[in-house]
Amino acid sequence: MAEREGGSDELGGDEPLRILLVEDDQTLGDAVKTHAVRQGHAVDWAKDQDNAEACLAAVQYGLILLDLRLPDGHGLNILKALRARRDKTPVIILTAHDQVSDRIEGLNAGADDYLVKPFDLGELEARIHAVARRYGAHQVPMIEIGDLQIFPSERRVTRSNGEQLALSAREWAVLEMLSVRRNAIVGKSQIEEALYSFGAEIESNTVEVYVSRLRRKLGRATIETVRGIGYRMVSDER
Amino acid sequence: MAEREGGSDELGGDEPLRILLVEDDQTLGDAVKTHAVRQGHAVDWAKDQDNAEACLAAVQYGLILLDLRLPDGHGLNILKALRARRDKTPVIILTAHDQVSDRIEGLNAGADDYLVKPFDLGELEARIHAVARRYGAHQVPMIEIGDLQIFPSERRVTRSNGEQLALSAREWAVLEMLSVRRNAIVGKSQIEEALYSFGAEIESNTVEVYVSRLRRKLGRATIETVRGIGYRMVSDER
DNA sequence: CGCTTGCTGACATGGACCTGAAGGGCCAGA
DNA sequence: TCTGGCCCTTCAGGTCCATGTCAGCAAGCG
Repeated sequence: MAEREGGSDELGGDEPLRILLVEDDQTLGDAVKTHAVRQGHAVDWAKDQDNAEACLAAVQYGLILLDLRLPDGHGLNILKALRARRDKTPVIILTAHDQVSDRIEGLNAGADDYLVKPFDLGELEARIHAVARRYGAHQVPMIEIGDLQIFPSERRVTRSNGEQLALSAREWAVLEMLSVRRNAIVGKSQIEEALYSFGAEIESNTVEVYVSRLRRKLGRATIETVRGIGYRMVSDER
Repeated sequence: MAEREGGSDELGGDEPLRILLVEDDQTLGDAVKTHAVRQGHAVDWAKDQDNAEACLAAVQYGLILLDLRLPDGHGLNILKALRARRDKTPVIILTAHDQVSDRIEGLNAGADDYLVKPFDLGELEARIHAVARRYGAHQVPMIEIGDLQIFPSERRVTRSNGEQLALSAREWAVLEMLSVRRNAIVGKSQIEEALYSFGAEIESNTVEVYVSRLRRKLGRATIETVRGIGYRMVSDER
């Protein structure tokens, strides 16, 4: 069976989105998986067709990320088999930019969307949310913290008075991280890894800088420092 | 049964239009289906008469696109059978330019409209909207964003003061894409692919150019840039 | 009081994005 | 057929902004 990680019931009790990632490329798979896990999704990673089908037989997924070029066969088979048994689990196809026919075949075989490699992880997240929302499942509608309303699926924050806050990519990443795991202490290193997906080690106080910038925009009181460990956001209604 | 794809309830909760495409030509079918799916319709594709009738028996469609020349019989049979059982589902016939008699027979048998191959996908979309509107079903009446009223089915935008905005084809394509998925972030690549139906990869900043022009016509604030990902339109009333 | 840890303003840099302008294609009308 | 106008696409220059880094200061903690 494939690698399993993430999700569980840590996220304030919300059901996580179960994702099956079918991808043979180690690097890309790593990046996608770690990113998705950080977003609070539960990810199984299958590196070939056999594995993928074993997973599908065992678990009911909320979303499938499907690379079409696999070592032991074409990913289309998986998709077709799925649809043949009237399984409507949303599927997002991952293809290289020159595999146009793959894309078309994929959509026609019942895929819901596709992404062209190399893709931005932010865009992946947007598509995941779009598809998940379309199926009405697993959306986290809103997180309310203090006078902030945070919409993870829309990458949006508003204040109670309706004011929209403009956040940069990194700022949003930090805020999302903290708000999804609200009431829990989030380690500095965890945040750092969320910012610099995999590898790219950084050696300065970037996290502190972004927390600072966030506090300026959100209001000082929203992010609490836990000395020596990290940060946390507390929502009063628990 | 036929291939099924697309639609669901993605368009802000509006029911999608269920289309049955009856067409044996692979290429044409691909083009029509992918285009329609992109417009948010739900498409079943039957490649022969048997298949088509199986679909019709199982599902209540909002529209049927019917090629008359099929491998296992004449599409007219399908249409006649349909009307014989007083099914009023709108039907658009697809014929080659030299099949004049087909067209006449088709209309006499109760078709609502016809298209001559090869046809422009934009024209197809227009006819689909026209027929759908005529039947009062499935039209997205209006999308209101800021002081704009957008009528997707009529390819029309007005400002609150009644002023009518003139948009070019590409400008409209971008606006439609963004307004139909309002409040969601739409990737640049997604918009690009909506402009250049599949494949025709473009390597310049066309999308940016059209966004720029749109902003000039619509007002700066209407389209928001999400750096590194794409664009979005936000409608305040949610 | 001294040490560690965290905060924040400033700044250089690169990249993402915007937009005006130019050239070409297509179509309608002369 | 020619012409003008509209639209599309590309390109280049410019602007704006996100980012990472650092240094100096503040705050906790022994």
